[in-house]
This record gives sequence, structure tokens and C-alpha cells, in this order.
Amino acid sequence: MTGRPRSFDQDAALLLSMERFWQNGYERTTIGDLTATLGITAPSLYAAFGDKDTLFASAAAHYVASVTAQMDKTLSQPNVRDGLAELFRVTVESYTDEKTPPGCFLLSEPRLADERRTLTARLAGHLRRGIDDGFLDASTDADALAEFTIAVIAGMSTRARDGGSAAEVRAIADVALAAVDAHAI
Amino acid sequence: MTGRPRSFDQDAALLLSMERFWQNGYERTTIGDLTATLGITAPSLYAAFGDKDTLFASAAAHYVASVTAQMDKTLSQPNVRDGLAELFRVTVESYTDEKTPPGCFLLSEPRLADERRTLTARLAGHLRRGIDDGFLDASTDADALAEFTIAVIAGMSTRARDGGSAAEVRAIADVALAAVDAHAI
DNA sequence: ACCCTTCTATAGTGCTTGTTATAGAACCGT
DNA sequence: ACGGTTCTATAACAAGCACTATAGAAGGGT
Repeated sequence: MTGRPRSFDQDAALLLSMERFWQNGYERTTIGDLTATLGITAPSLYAAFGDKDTLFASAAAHYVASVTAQMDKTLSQPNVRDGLAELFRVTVESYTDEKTPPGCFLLSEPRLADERRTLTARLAGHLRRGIDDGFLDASTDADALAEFTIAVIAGMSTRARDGGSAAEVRAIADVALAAVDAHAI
Repeated sequence: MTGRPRSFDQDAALLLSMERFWQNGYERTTIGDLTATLGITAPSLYAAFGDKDTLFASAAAHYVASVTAQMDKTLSQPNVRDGLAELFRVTVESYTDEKTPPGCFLLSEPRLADERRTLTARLAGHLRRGIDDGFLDASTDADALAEFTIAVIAGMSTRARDGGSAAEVRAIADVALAAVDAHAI
């Protein structure tokens, strides 16, 4: 009833697939590319993950969940302004971390527009809380500031993917954080 | 010596090709896609433009030249701060113009990293002039502000490509412009 | 009217793509 | 040890890709 055991670690394979999609995007990542990096054959991949679209969706969902949890954790400190500063800090670090592909999978992959929208709404929620708690000016437009923040971070991702250094990406974040501070109390 | 005349307008064909690459990116734009939208056959396309990479380069060069000229024109007014305000204004308009594909070809196509770098350096030059002319604070880091501006505009492009409305894209620009104003005199 | 040149249309090239049929291998429960 | 189940490997599939050889059509120069 149990059958022959899988010859590879499915979770590790999902992580490796995610990195390939992250690095090269959906179109340029081929099944042959994936089977080569996973060290398995096509039928094994299809049996474990379904077709290319399904595997991409699984990999993207994993990335999105991770990045969402990271944002929630970073912004859950009392002072949202300090949270934003830390968000920019960890973003710079992760986008230029040599152990992972540069930039952000979620913000660079055209197919993930819906997930970007969801993340922006979630960030707006954090900012609204910051306004309610008195850490941001009451006149602050939480939605606009969230859109701005995601836009800047998307631009930071582009710069990192273009080969920008950590210092260059950080320079962007610093200007953006100064803009955020205009709304801080 | 002159031979059979070309049956189509080469300049118009280049513009149409540019729109396809702009809309769908390099990989998703196929030769069949191009011949269909141009209403010509593959040999005609190859005779006129060379292979896919060469055609893409020509289309991209045309876009880059146009956007660079637009930026130069917008920023050549005396007060660079006013120029930046207008740059953001025309950017919002063009990114959400229904007559063209959404967002920016130059800032959304992964292959155009070098051209992005060139544009950023050119913007930094304008900002340096603005500092020298006394319209921006002398302590302003022109390179950092240029990187920031391009990053924000890249984020605006992403939002426009994701289906964002003109109002949403403008909201991003407004926050960014407030950040720029922190350096204005 | 003819030749020369350059374009166009048909058709097909070889390659890569995502996906799968088939057969054999490896494990569990009995 | 054996049957049942689930995996793996080989091999191949059809479709799509970028690209082109060949032959004919359309113009200009003389």
C-alpha cells in the first residue's frame, strides 16, 4: 500500500525549484532545467509536483508565505516607524544575499500581480495600525504610503537584479525611509 | 539595382514590434506573433530586421532614445525640482495611457539593465546641475537621489503593468515627490 | 523588352519545449 | 515469498520555436 519510496526530498526539491523560478522567471525556467538541478527525471517531477504551472504556483506560494511572515514579524513591533526602518534593512540584506537569487521573486515575476496586491493591502493594514497607535501622523494616507513603499521595494529589487551592490540598494532605502519619516511623529 | 520595393512601412513595423516586446517581453514575444501583427511573413521580417535579438535591440534602442529625450526635455527647465514634478506627471500619464502598453519597457525588461544604468547616470547629471544651480540642497547626494527616483519610477511601472489605475500610480509619485521636496530649496 | 536586383510566399529545417506511455525497480503488508 | 502499490528510467510524443532554402513576383536601369 505504501509503494516504492521517493528517491529525493520533496521539500528540498520545492525549494530548489523556487530558486530557479526566482532566478530566471517562469518562461526561462524549463522542465529540463529543473530536472537537471533537482537530479531527477521528468516523470518523477511530474508525479511529485504536477505540471509546470502547478509547480510554479507551489513554489510561488512558498515564497509569498515566507515573505509575508517576514513582513508581519518585522512590522509587529510597537513603533511601526521603527518597523519600517527594519523592513528596509532586512530587505536590502536579503536582496543582495549571495546565498539566494538577487532581488524579490514576488516583486519581479509578472505572474504574481495578485500576490503583490495582497501584500500591499497587508502593509496598508500595518500602517493603519501605526496611525491608530499614534506613531504616524493622523493625516497619513495608509494606502498611498503602502503603495509607495511597495513601489520603492520593487525598484530596489530591480536594482539588485541588475547587479546593484548592497550599498546602492541601501541608498534607495535610505531616501525612502526619509520620506516615511515625514509622516512619523 | 533598386529591386522590388518593400511591401510594408519599415518604421511603422519597428514601432509595432516595439509595442509587442514592450507588452509581452522578449521571451513571450514570438516571431509568429510579430509576423502576425505586422501582416508580413517571416522571411520579410528577417530581411528587414535581422534575427530576433537584433530586432529586439533595434526596438529597445528606439524606446530608450525616446524616453531619454523625454527626460532631458522635461528636466531642462531652469528649476530641476519643477522638472522632477513634471517628470513624475508625464510618467504617470504615459504609464497608464491606454494607447500604449502599460508601464515602462525600459524599466520592466530584464535584458535592459545596462540601459537602466545609463538612464540613472543621466538623471544624476541633471540633479547635479540642479544642486549647482541652487535648486537642490548642497548636501543632496545626486547619485542616491537618482537611484531612488529611478527605483520609484520602476515601482510605478510595475504597478501600472499590474493593472493599477492612474490614481494609484499617481499616489506613488506624490509621496516620492514629497521626498524629493525635502531636498528642494 | 530585357536584365539585374531585391523583395515575398511556400514550405520546411532542426531544435527545444512541456508532457506522457511503457516497462521495470523498490518498498510494505501479509 | 509474494502481491500490491508507488516510484523511476528510457524513450518518445506533438507542438512550438527561431530560422532559412528555394522559387517566383515586382520593381528600376538601360
